[in-house]
Amino acid sequence: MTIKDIARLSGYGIGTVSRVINNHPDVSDKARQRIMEVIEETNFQPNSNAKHLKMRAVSSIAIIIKGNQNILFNAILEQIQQRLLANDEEAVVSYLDEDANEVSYAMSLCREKNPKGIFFLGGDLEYFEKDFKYIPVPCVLLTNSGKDLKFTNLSSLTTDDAAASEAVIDYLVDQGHTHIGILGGNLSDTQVSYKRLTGCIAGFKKHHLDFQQDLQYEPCHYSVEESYEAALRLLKRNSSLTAIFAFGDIIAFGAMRASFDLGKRIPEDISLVGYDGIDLSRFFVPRLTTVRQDTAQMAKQGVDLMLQRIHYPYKAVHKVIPYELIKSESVKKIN
Amino acid sequence: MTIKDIARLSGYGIGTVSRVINNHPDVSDKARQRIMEVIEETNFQPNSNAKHLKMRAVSSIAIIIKGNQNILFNAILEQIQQRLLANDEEAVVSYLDEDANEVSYAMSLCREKNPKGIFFLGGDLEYFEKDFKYIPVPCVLLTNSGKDLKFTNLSSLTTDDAAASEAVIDYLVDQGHTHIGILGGNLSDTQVSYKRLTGCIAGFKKHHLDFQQDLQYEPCHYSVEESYEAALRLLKRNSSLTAIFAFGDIIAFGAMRASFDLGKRIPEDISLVGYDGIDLSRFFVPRLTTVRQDTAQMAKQGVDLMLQRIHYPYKAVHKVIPYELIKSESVKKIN
DNA sequence: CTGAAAGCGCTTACAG
DNA sequence: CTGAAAGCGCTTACAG
Repeated sequence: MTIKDIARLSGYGIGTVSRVINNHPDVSDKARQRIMEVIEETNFQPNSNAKHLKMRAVSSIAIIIKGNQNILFNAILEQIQQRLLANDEEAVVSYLDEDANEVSYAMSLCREKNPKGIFFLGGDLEYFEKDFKYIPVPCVLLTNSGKDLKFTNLSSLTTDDAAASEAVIDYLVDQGHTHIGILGGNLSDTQVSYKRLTGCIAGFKKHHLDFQQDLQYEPCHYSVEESYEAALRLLKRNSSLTAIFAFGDIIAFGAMRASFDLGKRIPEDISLVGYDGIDLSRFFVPRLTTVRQDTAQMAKQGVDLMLQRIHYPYKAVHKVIPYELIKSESVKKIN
Repeated sequence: MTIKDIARLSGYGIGTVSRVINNHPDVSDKARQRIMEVIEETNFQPNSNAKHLKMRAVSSIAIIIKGNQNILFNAILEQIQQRLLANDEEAVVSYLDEDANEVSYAMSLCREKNPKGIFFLGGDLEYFEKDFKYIPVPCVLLTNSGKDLKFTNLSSLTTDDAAASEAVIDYLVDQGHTHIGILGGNLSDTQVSYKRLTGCIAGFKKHHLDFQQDLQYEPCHYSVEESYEAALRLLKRNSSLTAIFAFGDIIAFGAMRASFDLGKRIPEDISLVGYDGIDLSRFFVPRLTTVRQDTAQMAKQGVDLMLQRIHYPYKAVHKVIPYELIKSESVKKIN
């Protein structure tokens, strides 16, 4: 069943059929009606390969996800995918290792699959700075800001990581904590974790608290396994800590288990704050105090942005999505 | 840059270039070498739309996932996607609601996108029985068995849900439990949860234990939110329970929180067993006793199967992947 | 072993 | 408003 059959069956030419399918205005109501009839009767679906061959574009939008255990990204992915589907766009997703170079992967994707646009769920600005210039399609970076890079085809939506982190420190200090450990991420200044760390350090400074990196900070990937080990190291190394701020709810989860194994209760002995606000965190025992990133907004605005950029490519938009500090059960006020 | 340019640059015709690209045997070594040179120099990538237009097929393999909070499926998805990538296959994923009809969705997918093959991560046999006959491409169903349906283009890989569940009951009884509650799934006999329930009932019978469905069973979706509420209902309704078997680790997680809120400790007051064996479950407090489904095997064998079926379609394979009962900290031996 | 040519199913100026 | 025709970039008989 092709457009030719529809033409024959409806008594019109293939050009008119094509125009009806693509909602062109220059078609008589009569022709449109008759052709639509035949299309519905026959359940005809145009061949997308032929269509895209002509239109010199492929149908899909690529989604590149960094990190595997990232429940936050899965939540965003799912919402993006549903919204894309509602707009009749096809999404092709790729999971990359947390340390992989997503931009060089995107380059090969562009050569081989020619996507209309690319979503990056997570991204290391180092790679963007170096190679993003080779990527010709509109891109939307989520959970990190590409603002300073000033590429005209790179938009971004992010939480204000520094401000949120500073707010966490404010809150912990307000609850009487002065010995606060930081868990997660790494010290590369092109990653979100660095912004979070910067926010923490600003918070410490504001409250005239020392920050001794070797005693108060332990990096790790976004995984329970690693965060568990990292939390063990941090807690063993520094027994004066009364609170830990983990740069991810999953990281906090590993820290919970580590505290437990060291005989420290949360929040009685150690107060704990996470980051992300995944659904699961409301069911932790104790329920996790955390920074909630608004995944619904990121997905919605991200898709809107992508759809606009596909049609009017060269205009980058950078937006900050408000966070919310969810004060729950895992922080204890101490004197 | 098209095949025409490569032909011009190399001094050969486009037919020969095409043959080289597709590894046809009837090309002289000289021509092959020269053409490969030019292809590498120019970094040429054939246009897949044009290719597939001719070959009357599209490139992608569809993956349909049922349920959103399903960490198990995400683990499988990620592994499938990586293996597909390694085989140069493109994957298009769709997330469906846990109650959605995945088969009618697959039908529309076939009409609109013409995928080479479809993976189903989770599936309700009711829908398969009714409509799968309309699906013309090779399919692989994961975590449920399509064996009894006898479709020649439907293969499946599954854990032996009934046997695993019976083993859980055996274990709990061995640990002294006689009042065991069941949490999760529903009573439709076309879903995996029914097989698990059947296994439990067989276990109860074997040990001469009563099973009072209204007192010992509470259905729920695969989500923390729902399992939390369901566990509250079950525990409030039946205070004699000493153990709960949850049909999913995430369901167990909700049950943990519910037990806590009712002042019941795990495992001191309530023993708990999960299902799936997601990575996270090893970090629960207490670590979860659970049935581990082998996601690596499912992904590996699933992709192998798919790749074979794409080339030799009409031969269905149904396999049972061995499970493992992981005995951990969430079950207590009582007298 | 190789090239010229037909044709896959569409879209879109162009002419009317 | 409509149709005939060119052309998108490939693959593959066909003829040599």
